[in-house]
Amino acid sequence: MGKNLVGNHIRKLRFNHDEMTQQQLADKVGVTRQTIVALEKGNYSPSLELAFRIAHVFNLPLEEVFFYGDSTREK
Amino acid sequence: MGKNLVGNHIRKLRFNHDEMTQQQLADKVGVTRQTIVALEKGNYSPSLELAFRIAHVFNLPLEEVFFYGDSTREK
DNA sequence: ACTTGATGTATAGTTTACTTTACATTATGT
DNA sequence: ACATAATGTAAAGTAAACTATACATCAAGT
Repeated sequence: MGKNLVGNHIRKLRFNHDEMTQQQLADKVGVTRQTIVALEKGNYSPSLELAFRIAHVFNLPLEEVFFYGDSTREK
Repeated sequence: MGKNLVGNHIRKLRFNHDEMTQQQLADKVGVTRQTIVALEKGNYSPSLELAFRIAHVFNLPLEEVFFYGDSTREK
């Protein structure tokens, strides 16, 4: 299984920014909705490239969207 | 081929920090030397998880080690 | 009651990150 | 001259990220 060590605030941010839907975010960053679902569930961490694109959509630095350390940690 | 859009300063940082070798960096972040080689050459971008670990070794925020945009861009 | 959009979940398949092995080159030291 | 460490390159294999498809549930609107 390999344990995912990177957490994120995607879901929260989607709601704060325009109530954006999973599909809309997926379209904006060029992936499928399934990928967004997987990320929100913490199934795996995105590629660095995708992480940059997601952060850009929310107008935030990458490290305010994604954080390293236990998935249960928050900032 | 799919073009890698993420660049990095790994090589430069290795020399600035302790003249660290590829193997030493690889060991510190838990990958093989081949992975470091590939990253320095820009063959592909690392996983977000690996990106975090590398930045941590250099005591830098992730975005000072990796940057989004054309590989030819610098900060 | 029906449709429509948003989300949840699952699974097989493709692509890309990463490993493993291997060998060649160059520089440094003895 | 020989050994050793660091780097370059290459290629086949594994693992993880991401796609595609499909179907089910729930809420909101008409």
